[in-house]
Amino acid sequence: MSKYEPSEIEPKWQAVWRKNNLYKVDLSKSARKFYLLVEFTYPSGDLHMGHWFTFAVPDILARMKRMQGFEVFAPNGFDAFGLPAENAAIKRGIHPQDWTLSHVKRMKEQFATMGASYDWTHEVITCLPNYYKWNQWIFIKMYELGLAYRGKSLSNWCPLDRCVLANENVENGKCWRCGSEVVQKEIDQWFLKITDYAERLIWPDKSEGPERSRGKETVDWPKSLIEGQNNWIGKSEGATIEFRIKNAELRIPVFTTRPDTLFGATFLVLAPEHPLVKKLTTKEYQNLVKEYQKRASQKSEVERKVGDKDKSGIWTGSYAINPVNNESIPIYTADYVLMGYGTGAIMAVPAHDQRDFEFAKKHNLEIRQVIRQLGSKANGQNATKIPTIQVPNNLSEAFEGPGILINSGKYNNLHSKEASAKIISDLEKVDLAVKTTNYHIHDWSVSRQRYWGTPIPIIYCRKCWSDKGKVISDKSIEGRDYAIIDGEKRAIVPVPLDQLPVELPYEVDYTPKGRAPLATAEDWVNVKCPSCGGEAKRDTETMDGFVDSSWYFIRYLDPQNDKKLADTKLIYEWLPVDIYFGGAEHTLGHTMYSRFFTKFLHDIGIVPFVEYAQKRVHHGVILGPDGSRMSKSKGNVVNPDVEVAKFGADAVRIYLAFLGPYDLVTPWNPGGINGVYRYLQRVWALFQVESGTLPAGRQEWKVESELSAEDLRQMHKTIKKVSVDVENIKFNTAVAALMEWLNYLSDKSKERQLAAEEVNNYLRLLAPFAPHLAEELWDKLGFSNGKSIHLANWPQFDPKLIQSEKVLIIVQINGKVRDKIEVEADLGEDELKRIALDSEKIKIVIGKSKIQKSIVVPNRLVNIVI
RNA sequence: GCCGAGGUGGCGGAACUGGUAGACGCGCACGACUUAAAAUCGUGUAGAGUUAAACCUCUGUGAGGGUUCGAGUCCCUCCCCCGGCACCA
Repeated sequence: MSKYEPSEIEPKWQAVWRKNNLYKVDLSKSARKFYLLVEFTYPSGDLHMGHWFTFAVPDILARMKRMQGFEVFAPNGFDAFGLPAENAAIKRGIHPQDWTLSHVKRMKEQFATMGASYDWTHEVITCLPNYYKWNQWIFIKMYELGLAYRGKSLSNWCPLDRCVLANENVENGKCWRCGSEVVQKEIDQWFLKITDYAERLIWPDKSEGPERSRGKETVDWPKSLIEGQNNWIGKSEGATIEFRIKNAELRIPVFTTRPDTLFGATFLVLAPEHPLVKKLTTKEYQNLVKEYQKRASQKSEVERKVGDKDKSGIWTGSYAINPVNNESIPIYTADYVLMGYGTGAIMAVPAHDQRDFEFAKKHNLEIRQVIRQLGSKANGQNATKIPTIQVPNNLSEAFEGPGILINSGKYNNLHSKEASAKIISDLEKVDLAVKTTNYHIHDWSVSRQRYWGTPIPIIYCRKCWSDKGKVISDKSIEGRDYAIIDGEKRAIVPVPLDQLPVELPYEVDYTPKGRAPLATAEDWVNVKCPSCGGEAKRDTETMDGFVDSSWYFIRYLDPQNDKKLADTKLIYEWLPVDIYFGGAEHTLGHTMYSRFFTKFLHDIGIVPFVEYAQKRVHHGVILGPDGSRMSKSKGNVVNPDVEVAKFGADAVRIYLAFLGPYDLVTPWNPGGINGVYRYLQRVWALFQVESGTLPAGRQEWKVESELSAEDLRQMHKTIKKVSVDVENIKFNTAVAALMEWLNYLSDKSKERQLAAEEVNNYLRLLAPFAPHLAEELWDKLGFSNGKSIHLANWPQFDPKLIQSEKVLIIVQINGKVRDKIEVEADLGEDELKRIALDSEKIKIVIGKSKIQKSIVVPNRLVNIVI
């Protein structure tokens, strides 16, 4: 009997599979298509355990589906643009492109050792012009529809990387890449108008029915993601109400979700950055206000968000007029009001908003109750006799719920909801309010002051502006028609689609010098304007890498297409993706952006669906043995290559599948893989012994013993369990079922020879999990006839054989188990009850007690109540 | 604070629509093999108690209540961990 040597059999079969092009997909066969997508990877250099977990485990599903007769499309590629390449290049003087492509090559070699069945013939590498050309194409399409625009905004600026960061890339006020403190800086940059899609990106309530991805099918995405995205979009409905200023023409719009509390608005608060603050501040307060603004601006993101919530603020010296009662109320500026949300100004209702309450307490402002809590007994009797004014400061906190209006003039006694509607409509008549919906989500800033990304396909032309600009300047909009570059207005001219791609020049100075690296490539920057032929300059920034990953799943279908994103027929037949594996960390980033792109591509007629993945599955995280995240600095990195060398790829794959639920975050347990390795050795040993009994050259097993009902039951039960569990991404219990059956077969093999049917089915069930071992035994034991096990049919189970002739009935007295009796299956209730009462143990427990009641669950239990 | 997911042996985790809690694996203990160890194989392994041994008794799924013949599972209150968001008007 030979020993199980994964290091011999694994490379051997990997070579055979590669040579036979075993996993080649035929996209013309879409009738039973199965598109399995795994988030593509950044070419960081070395395949680590996380990559194995991410790719090797879903491969189990890919392989099962293939054996089940699906045409499985499981492409792979590289998300190849990004900061690390550039940072490494700056540090070590290697060109980002060379760095990236050499990593791609190396990682593909490592991928090969995984024994995974990903298809590389449709590989996408985002840093190649034939890919990013289409980023540029989409960008221009968005520009044409007003969805890409140049805007100014306070942006997260990483001083070390000299780069703008998206909110999603700021972690606790620090840059996600380098960890340095992020500061706020006003920057001109390109935005994609994801806010136009905010409403459509909201996941509907289940009760309303999810947005359809195709026909009648509904999508199956994790609840945590759905809730997370909805919160991030942060829709809130209310009104914008305008407060006039005493003795001035100015109006201050404020956003509120509670127009019903308007009579309780005793002051206004403007964000320190609010442009009206300057105009509103009276002379005597100017110095104080300026000083406050300065202090507020110096607060870092962390301080302002996490730190003190002490409700600092200062009076501007001005008053506004409350539109419902014409009262004069003071105008403050305070940093608890954010410029980035709503109008940057609020009406403060301290009795009914906790923040306003705290501010009012601190600055000694009036707190006026205008909402009475429903069902509040204290006031219940006085429902008709409403106190005209509440004594200030008799409240310990704000009451934020809805209720019945008091102290609100003609709106008294109305419920919050009707009062809100009425107040808005009354104010709308005098042009002081308008119904408004606000969203927390902001437009997506996509400009990056970096080299290693997709060039923004825009040209700025001075001549076009001076020729045409003056004529249309009244209607021209900054950011859409022109941009101010180096203090000078220039027309924005998109690169014509037929001139794409705008290729990234190879020779640039990408070391940080305070301006975008592409600006140093002067031959590239200076171009003839495609519109007027005059001297013009290219945009020197590049796109956020999340643009690349927002539609790559489409490109996989047709990565070489030079005319379109992908062939239309393929898009219609193969998308949406059937299952998409990826990390929960992409809840607010990548998956949101790609949903946005999908809806946009739908709107311009490229794709027929509005959700790109039928099902989304989150993977977990493998921590180091010490329970913390694997990192080189902690020295707790488990290197998959080392584990593969010791135990083989099959053992690593199964261990990763077996650890627990797939979304589990759990440490690597060095003992655990040993157990799995032991299991594979037992498989090997058991089936090897059996093969020894085969006459040489025999292609079939001789069944020495008839399989008993129990033998068949074990077999069919396992087939069912593995099939169902893999389908439902419960790999851990599928592995457990395989182990159980092995234990059973192992016991049986002491009494009789295993049947060919058993071994054959076992190997086919094992094949997705341990593809090399299964292939080796399949071949060695003569099942193959030269055909790979991975092309064999998936075993079928017979539900009738799973049912046992005998069942174990639990007999309980008052809900406690008192006996277990094996009986024929499917006995009637009376019969079961009779058998239960016949039991000696039961008789003893019942004794002389009277039976009150008995519950019989067929094939399960009898519960006797005494 | 808000949103989401959880809390089950020494550990990772099982448990269908409420119906034998602890599958499977790790670890540990004992035994076999061995000069010995490793490897491998076998047996046991929630806790406590009675016992020659238990297939005996009791207690047990974060805490406390509740619904039910019966609750890890459903409901209420609370505590704790993890992930995300956070002065969003």
